[in-house]
Amino acid sequence: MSRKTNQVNISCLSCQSLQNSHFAELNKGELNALSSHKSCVSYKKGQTLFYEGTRPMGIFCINQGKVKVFKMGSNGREQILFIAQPGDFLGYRAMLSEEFYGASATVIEPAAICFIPKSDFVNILNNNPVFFKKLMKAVCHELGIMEENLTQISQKSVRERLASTILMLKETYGMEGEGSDVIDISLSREDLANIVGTATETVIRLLSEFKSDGMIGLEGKRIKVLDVNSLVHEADFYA
Amino acid sequence: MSRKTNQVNISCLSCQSLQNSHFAELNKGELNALSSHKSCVSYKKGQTLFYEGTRPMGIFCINQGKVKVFKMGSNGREQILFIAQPGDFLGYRAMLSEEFYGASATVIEPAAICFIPKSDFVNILNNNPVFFKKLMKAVCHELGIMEENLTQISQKSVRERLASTILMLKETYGMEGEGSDVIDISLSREDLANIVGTATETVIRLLSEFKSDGMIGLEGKRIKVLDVNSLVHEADFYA
DNA sequence: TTGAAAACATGACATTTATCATATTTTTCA
DNA sequence: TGAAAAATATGATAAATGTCATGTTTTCAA
Repeated sequence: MSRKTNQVNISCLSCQSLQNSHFAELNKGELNALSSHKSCVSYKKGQTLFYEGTRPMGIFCINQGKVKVFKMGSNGREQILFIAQPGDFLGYRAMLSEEFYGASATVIEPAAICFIPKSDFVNILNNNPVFFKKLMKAVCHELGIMEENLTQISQKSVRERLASTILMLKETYGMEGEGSDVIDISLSREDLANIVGTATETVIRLLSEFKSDGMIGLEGKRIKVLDVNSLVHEADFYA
Repeated sequence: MSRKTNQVNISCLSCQSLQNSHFAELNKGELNALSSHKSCVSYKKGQTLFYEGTRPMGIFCINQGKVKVFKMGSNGREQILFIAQPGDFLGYRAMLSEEFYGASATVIEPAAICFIPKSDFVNILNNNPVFFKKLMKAVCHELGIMEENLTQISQKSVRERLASTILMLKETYGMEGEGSDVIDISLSREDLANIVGTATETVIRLLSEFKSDGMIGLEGKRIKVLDVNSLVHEADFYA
């Protein structure tokens, strides 16, 4: 009776994240086929969708919540590669290159996430060249971003990268209109450090500095961007 | 009469690098069509195929030689993303994502390189789904590699990364059989530093250390790998 | 061949950043 | 609610690495 389940029922057609998804490309028939084969589950913060080194069986599509995608280094620190939002796909990279997962994915904000079995996803790819092309374009774009990130991590100081990351987070997760300067994502200092690629203590120290310089405000976990121009300056140079 | 040209005539069908290329996938008809539209040019060391920030007009396919692909940082240092060899494609990433080039490509060893106009390449993609899929797989694989590189640069020390890079270079450019321990690529210390993501002086210093520890031999520019095990050890840990 | 330029090499030094230690605050959950 | 655990914060210190200076060797082209 009170079987505790975290199953959720969401149709792709009525998914409020469809517009932000590559699936927006699909027609009604394809979306219905998708809906009938997928499963959707709700996840709590901290739950892991998949682990680095395991075999992909399908792709994840985020309906709600946020998920960090990261690689574990030999020193035990995570390197966060990407934070997925509603509408984003997860796990298709490794699936399409027919490799094991190169990264793990863990929920950082309560989420509802659909799973589409590999065969269904591949079917769509085979029958819808336009969708395939869009996906190719997306992967190529992602590769460009990763190359940019690599260069930044290689060449910029931690201070510059933190400033740059804060600006990126504001762009991506800043709220609309009123309060658009508050970064609306629940990131621990450790996660932030693992995006920037540095030690947690260093991030905490630099955040304090940025705060006393009036560039940001700190309200608990939340970061409020007060002076974009100065942050831009910090991100570009630093001497 | 003595019109100085660097045009070269190479048919795709008889290209000695075809087997190492994604074009190995194509049939004779497609290869002939390709040959009739492409142009092939020889390049000297230091010549640049394309510049970051410009618009891709087609793709480059390397017949002979080596090309470094790099991004220029605000500090004026290059970050080398990839060193292309015979059979490799260049410039298709930005073309497929319909962006400007995100990196520049400069010849580091005398090369013969074919250029395939965008429309011809796109034609092949549209008419040959198998080829398209192979390319998608390749891009996804590359993305995985880039994510791995990002993590390494973020988490490992320069010393570890240099050891790791030397091992990678040996795998990729090590000669066959006799003398397989010599890295057969003409890389300046600066280029090596720009792969590792560090200062030229640091690379020079560490190479000297590795040499006095008997792990490598230095014969001018050439690096000879003497003790793989120790290098593997250096690459993994370091305390 | 030779002179100039580039690449390589090494030393001295400054700085960034990681690490360890230890409070303090916040969150979690029993 | 209250105790335990996790997260945040700050200081002290050390190590890695970048930067600048300078000298040597190699490369390249006139």
